Amino acid sequence: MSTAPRNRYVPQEIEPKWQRIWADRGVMKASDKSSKPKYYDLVMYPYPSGDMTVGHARNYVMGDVLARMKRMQGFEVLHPFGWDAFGLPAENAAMKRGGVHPKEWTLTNIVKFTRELKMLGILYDWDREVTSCMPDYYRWTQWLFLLFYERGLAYRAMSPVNWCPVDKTVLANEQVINGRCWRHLDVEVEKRDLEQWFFKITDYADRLLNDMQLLDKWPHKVRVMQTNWIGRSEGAEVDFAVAGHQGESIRIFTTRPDTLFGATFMVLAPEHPLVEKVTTDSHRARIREYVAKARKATEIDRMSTEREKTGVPTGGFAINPLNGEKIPIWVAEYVLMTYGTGAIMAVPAHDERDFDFARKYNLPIREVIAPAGGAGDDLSAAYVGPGVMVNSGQFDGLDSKTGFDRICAWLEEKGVGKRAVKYRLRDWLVSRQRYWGAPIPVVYCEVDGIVPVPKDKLPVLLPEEYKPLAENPEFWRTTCPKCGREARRETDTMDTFVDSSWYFLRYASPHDEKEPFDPELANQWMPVDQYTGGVEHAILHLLYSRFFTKVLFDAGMLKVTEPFMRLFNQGMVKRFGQVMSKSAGNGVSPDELVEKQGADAGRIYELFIGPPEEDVEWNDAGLNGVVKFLHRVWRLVLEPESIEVSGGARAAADPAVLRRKVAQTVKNVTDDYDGLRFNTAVAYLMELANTMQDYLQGGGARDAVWDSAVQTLVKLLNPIGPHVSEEMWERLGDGGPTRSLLADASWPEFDAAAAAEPQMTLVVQVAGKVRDRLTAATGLSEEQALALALASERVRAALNGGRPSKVIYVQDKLINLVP
RNA sequence: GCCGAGGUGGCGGAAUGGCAGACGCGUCGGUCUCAAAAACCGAUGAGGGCAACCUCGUGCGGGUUCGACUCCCGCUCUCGGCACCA
Repeated sequence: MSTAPRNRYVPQEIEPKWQRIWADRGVMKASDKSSKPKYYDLVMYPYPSGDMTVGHARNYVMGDVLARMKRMQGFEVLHPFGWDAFGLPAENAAMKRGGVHPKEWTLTNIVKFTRELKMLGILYDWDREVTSCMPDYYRWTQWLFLLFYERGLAYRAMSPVNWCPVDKTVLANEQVINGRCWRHLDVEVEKRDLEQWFFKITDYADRLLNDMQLLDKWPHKVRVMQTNWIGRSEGAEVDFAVAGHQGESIRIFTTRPDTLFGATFMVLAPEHPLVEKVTTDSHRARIREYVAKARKATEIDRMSTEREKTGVPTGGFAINPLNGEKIPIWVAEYVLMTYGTGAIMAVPAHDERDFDFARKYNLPIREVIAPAGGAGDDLSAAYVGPGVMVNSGQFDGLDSKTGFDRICAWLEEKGVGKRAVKYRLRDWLVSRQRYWGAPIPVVYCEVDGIVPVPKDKLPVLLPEEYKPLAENPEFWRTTCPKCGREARRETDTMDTFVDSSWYFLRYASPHDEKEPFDPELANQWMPVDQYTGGVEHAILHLLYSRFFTKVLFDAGMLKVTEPFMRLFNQGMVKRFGQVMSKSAGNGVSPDELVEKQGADAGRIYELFIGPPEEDVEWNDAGLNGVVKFLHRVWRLVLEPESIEVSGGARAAADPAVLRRKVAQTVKNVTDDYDGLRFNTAVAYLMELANTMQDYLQGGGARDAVWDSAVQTLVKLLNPIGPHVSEEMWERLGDGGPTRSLLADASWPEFDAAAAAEPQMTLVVQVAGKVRDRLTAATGLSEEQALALALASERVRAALNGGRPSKVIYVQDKLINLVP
C-alpha cells in the first residue's frame, strides 16, 4: 500500500482528531458566569428511537452551524441536548423484542444516537444533557405537576375522553387527528367516560392568543395554526326560558346575537343535561333511542360534514327572551356538548348548518338580515354575511354590526344574556394508562380524598418491574401523607408532552437538586433565541411549552412570558418520495455518510441539498459536487502553487475583483447563516472558491489580497465544514501549538468599502455611456454632459446606495428632461 | 368548504422592483490515458445568425411601472393545515 501524499485532503484522518480536540478543550461548554452576550440555540430534543437518519441529522447540523458561528462572533452560546425518553415506542419495542426493559432499550438507543451526533462533529454542552426518563428529571416533572395542582391548574374530572384501543390509553385532543389516533392513523379513537387528570390550559387561552403578536419571528404558518387551534369566537350567551317549567332556562351561545329574531327552533346536544327534562312524555321514547345511538356512534361518524344531519324533536318549547316567541326544542348530533354551552338557537336563514337542518325537517326559515345590495327573498341558501336588520322589531333598519351591540346591551339590561367569548381550545388531558412515563404524584385516601405527594417525598419512583402500575400493588399500596391510613397511589403516568414542556428550562441548571431549575440561571439564558425542529409540533409541543412558560411566569419563577423568540421548522428529508425512516426501509444513516465522504461533506451536502424549510429528496449524486468543492478549497488554501496559470482567453487576474468578492462573501454568508439560508450560504462560498481559482489561473499574485481571501474562506467555512476548516487553519499557522478557530473565536469583519468600490467603477462606466447619449441628444460638450449627469441629486443618492441600475434609470430621465 | 404556502432550464434550486436561470447535479466536447475511471479545462434556457448580435422565455389572463419571477386584480393547478366550534 502506498502512503497518501502528505498534503491530500483525507477526511477520515482529520475528523476524529478535531472531535477529540474540541471535546478536550470544551469549546462548546456554556459558562454561567460569562460577560459575553448570551445566545441560546436550541434544537428540539429527540425521541431516541435508535434509527437516526440523515433526516434527523440535518436538523442538528443546522443548529450546530448557528452555534459555531455565534461562538466565533463572540457570544456565550448555550447549545444543549437531551432526550425525550419516556413514551410508547419504548414499551412497544420492548414488548416485541421480548423481555427488554423500556429503560434498557431507551438508554441503548441514546448511546447509539450520541455516537452518530459526535461523528458528525456536532458539538453540544454534554454536561447539560437531560434525559426525561431518569428520576433526577422526572422528579421535577412531578414537582411541576404539584405546582399546577396548587395553583388550581391541575384537576381530576370525569368526562368523555378519547381512547386509543391499540395503545390502550387516553389521548389529548391535540393527539386526535380526524378522529384517529396520532400514532396509528388507521385506528379510530373511541369515546369513553373516564375520570382523568387535566391541565387547565383554557385559563390561558386569551394570553396564548394575544401573545402570539410577540412571536413575529415564528413561521406565519405556525402562528395561523395555533390561532385556529385556540379558536376564539366573540358572541353572546342568551338564556331561553323553558315553556312549562317555571324558573328553568337553557343557555345558548351565539356569535350572531343580531340574528336573534330569526331563531325558529333550538337544538340541544344529545348529551345536554336538560334533554330529559324538556322532553315530553309523547316524545320520550324516540329521544332516548336517538341519544343512545348518538353516544354509540364514533367521533368520526359524528363529526363528518358529509353526513346528513339528523335530529328529533323533544316536544318541549323554549321562549325567545327578545320577542317572547315559543320555539320548538330539538336534539341533534350536529350540536356538540364540548363547545359553547351545548345548546344553540337555530337561525336557518343565516347559518348553513341550521339551514340544512330546517330544510330537512320542514322547520320555518325567517330572514332577519337583508344583504346590503338588496335582493332578499333568496331562500335557496343561508345568507351568512352582514346586512341590514329586518323582521327584528325595534331593531329594524340597523346594520347587523350595530344590531349586535344593541341586542347585547338589551340582553344585559334585562339580565337574560351577556356578551361572551368562547374558545375552541379544551383542557389538556395529561394522564396516560401506561407504564413508561412519569407517575402522577398523588395519593387517594378514603378520608382525605385526593392528596398530593409532599414535594420533599419526590420522586415517586417508577418501579423497576415492567408491568402496568395498576397491577403492581407494591407500587400503589401506600399510606396517606395526611392521615397515615392505608391509601392508593394514582397509577396513571403523565403524557410525555408534559416532560417536554419544560426541558429547555432544565438545561439552565441541569444538576439542580433543590428545584426544577434555578430561576436566576433560567432567566439569564431565557428566552431561547433560536428554536429549530419539525413542524409536526406546530400545535402540540409548542402550545404546551408556551402554556408552561406562562404558568411559571405567574408563579414568579420566570421573567419571560414566551419561551421561544425565533422558531424555525426545517423540512423533511425524503427518499423515493417517502419520509426517510428505518422502518420504511429507505433510511440513510449518518455514519454511512461519514464513512463514505467524511462528516464535513455530509454536513455541507445536508445544507446544500435545498432550502432548509423545504422537504428535500435525498440523492447521493449531489454529494460528489460538495466533495469536489472541499478538495478544491483544500488545494486553494494549502497548495495554491499547484494551480497553474492558464493561457489563452482567460481574463487577467484583477485584485480589485477578488477583494470585492471576499467582502461580499463575508456579508452574504454571515447574513445567510444568521437567516438560516444555508443552501445559498454554501453557494456563496463556492463562488468565492471559483473566483479565487480564476484569480490564480489569471496569474494573480499571492499577496495580501490573496491571503485575506484564504483566511476568509477558511473562517466562513468553519460552521458548516468545521473539521476541514480547523485542519487548514492549523496548517496555515507557523507550526506552533494547535490552533483552533473555534476556540479563538474570530469571525471576519465585513469590509463595506471593499464591497462597494468596484460598483463605483461600474457606475462611472454607466455615466460614460449616458454621457454619450447626452452629448448626442443635446450637443453639450462631454464634460458638460457628465457634469450634468453627476450633479443630479437623485444620481448621487443612487450612487450612495450602491444601486447602479437606479442610476441608469435616473439618467435616462435626465435625458428626457433635456429638449 | 375555510385558512395558509407555492408554480422559474433535463434535475435540485438562485434572484432588497433593475443584465432571469447564481451555485450544484446531469449532459456534451476537450486535456491526460493503450483504454476506462478519477481529476482538470470548456460549453450548456429555446429559436435564429459565419459573426458582432437578434427574437422569445418565470402556470394562465389582465393591470401598475421607464422597467415585473418579484407589486395589484381575476383564474388555474399542486402541496400543507382545519373541518358541523354555532
